[in-house]
Amino acid sequence: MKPTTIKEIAQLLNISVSTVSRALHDHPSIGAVTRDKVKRLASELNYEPNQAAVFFQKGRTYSIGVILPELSENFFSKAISAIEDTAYKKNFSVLISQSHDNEQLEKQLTENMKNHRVDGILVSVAKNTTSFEHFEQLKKYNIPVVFFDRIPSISDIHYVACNMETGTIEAVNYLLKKGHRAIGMINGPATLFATSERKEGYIKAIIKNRLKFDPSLVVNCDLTEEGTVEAFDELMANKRKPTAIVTFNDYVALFAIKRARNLQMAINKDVEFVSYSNLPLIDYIENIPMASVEQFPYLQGQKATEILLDILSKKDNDIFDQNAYYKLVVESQLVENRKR
Amino acid sequence: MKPTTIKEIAQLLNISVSTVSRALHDHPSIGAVTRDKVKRLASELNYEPNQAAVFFQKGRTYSIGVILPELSENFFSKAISAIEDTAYKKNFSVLISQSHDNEQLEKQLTENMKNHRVDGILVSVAKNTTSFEHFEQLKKYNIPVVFFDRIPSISDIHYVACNMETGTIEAVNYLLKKGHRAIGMINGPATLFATSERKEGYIKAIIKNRLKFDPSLVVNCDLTEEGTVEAFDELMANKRKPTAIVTFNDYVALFAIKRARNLQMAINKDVEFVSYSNLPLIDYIENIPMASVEQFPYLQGQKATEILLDILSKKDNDIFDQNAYYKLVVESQLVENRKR
DNA sequence: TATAGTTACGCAAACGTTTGCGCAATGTTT
DNA sequence: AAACATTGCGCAAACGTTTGCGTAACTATA
Repeated sequence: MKPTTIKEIAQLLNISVSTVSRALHDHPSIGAVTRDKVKRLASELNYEPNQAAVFFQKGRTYSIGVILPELSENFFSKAISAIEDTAYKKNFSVLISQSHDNEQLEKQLTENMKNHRVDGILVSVAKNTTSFEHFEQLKKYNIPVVFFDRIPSISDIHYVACNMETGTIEAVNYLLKKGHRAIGMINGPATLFATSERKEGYIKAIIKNRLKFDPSLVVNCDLTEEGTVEAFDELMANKRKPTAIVTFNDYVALFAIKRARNLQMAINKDVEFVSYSNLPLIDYIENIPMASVEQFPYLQGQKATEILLDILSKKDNDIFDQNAYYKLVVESQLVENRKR
Repeated sequence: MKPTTIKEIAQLLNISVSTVSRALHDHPSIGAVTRDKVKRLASELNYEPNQAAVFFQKGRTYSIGVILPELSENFFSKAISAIEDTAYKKNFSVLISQSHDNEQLEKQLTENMKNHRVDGILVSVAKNTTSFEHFEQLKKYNIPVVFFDRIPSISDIHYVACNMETGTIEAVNYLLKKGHRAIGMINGPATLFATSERKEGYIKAIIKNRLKFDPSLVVNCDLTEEGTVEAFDELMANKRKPTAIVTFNDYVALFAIKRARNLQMAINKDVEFVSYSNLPLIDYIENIPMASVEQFPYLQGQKATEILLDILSKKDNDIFDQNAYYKLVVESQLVENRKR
């Protein structure tokens, strides 16, 4: 069964295609009677516009591209979930592709998005991407890019990011309030921006509470189980043995907890944990960090999409300032796990 | 910067657009010299075909739709990952949408996919979808559908599914081999097909080993933590107290394990667990099921996509048999968790 | 009543690409 | 040398929709 076209409607009503088109779009120059006649017949015939034709005609695809590292990571699949939902409401479709944290592939995907003529792109950059020309090049083609979560360190970009400091300060304060004085931190690799951000938040919180910052209480790790065990042991061997630890993410926390239990330490008694990510798995496990810093992936995805769609609609109406940049920061927030 | 068109190339070379088009497609009726001239200039100008125009012209979108319950569930995000990768290789794009396990929404999404003129659809049906007309209706529009993982109970469909029986039999055998004789099962809700499939596998394994099936050792649960605790307690109160338990999925397993530990039982000593899903979280936890039945979401996604693309290409060449249906069954497989 | 303004519609071009058909130029067979 | 086959390319239509412009019929103004 072939889908109905505007042309067929026009023939059946003995009017022109342009009239039908305008009638369906409530164009003022079409009389009420014809408009209703058209609309009635259209719905009778289950008319649905041929999107391909519309896109082609308008020179736009009403689709946005998404490039992110790994779809099956919980953070990103939640973000995608938001992106899909938000775009869907505005009748945009979404093209997703994964860079698998590979800079080369990321470049290819960007090229591919351009060739698919997406109207705009949402990006969370690969872990080890160092050059960003492939994104800047999109400006020439007038394709706006909004970055989220993983932001490149260049200026003049739109982005939605999560401020880790807030959550970190809350986390440290939370532990201080519980009476801990020696608070350790198992941080991520020094290369990541997120690592330094967390450290700064940690220091700020310590200093604000008129305590003095002890650098030996902050150790890096490579996020593997072995690395975490090493880091944990190092902290425990410190002259000021920490009674609480802030870990880079929930995975690291779970590794550390496992290690602590193996060393016969009582979780949340001998040593207390607070971490980041707020993974759903927390629900299913017994020994979990007491609290976790939530980064709101759904919200970030939603906001980034809204911003992109906003840019696109303004571009349509020529009211878009080329040199204005959206910079939205979502505050991270400490969530107590036991409450759930 | 406007993208180059075929027309511009034609003008620059003083030849017709049709020649350019044919040259780029290696059409035999174009001479080698012109062909090369065209191709050289095209790559110099970074020519990329306007997909929207091509799609429109060909009356196809080279895109496939995916409708599944929840993107952020690990199983599905892995499947999507495969779908994206597979489709990408054949230059198809993918439209994803989530039914959130809502039948009504699922119908809308199906309608939407049809309107977007996707070439074909991949579906994993919502948990409580009972009527399947919205899918069957697609036949009229000549849009092929391939189901995966969650298959509707109707005939004449293409599908890729995972055979739970194999894995279940393996799981029970695994426990029998370890010496267990009273093996319990915490199954899912009776309404799910997966539930009865698991039960059948369980019974088969028991009977094949010349033991007799004890119905009181198989209890259903609603997959919540409370439901799991109830089910677990019921099993433990049985006259034949099981020394091993097969659980509906990893979540249920973890709930049960938590309960067992609260009852001061030693995991994998007093009671041993085997489950389904093989969630990645298994890596991070201490007390985990000894083994898990893997359902290969990536493989299922990949195969389903390959089948759909195959149908589409055959349809193109008119060699597609309307009444032939692809039915691919992926065998589930027991994976020992400690080995990882 | 003549003029201007408004209302309601049609004509046709345009978007970029593919493809059936036509046709000239060349090569091949009698 | 005539008839035919092959090679290489151009013309133009088609896909479905939107939209600038033109215009006929009608309405209101002077």
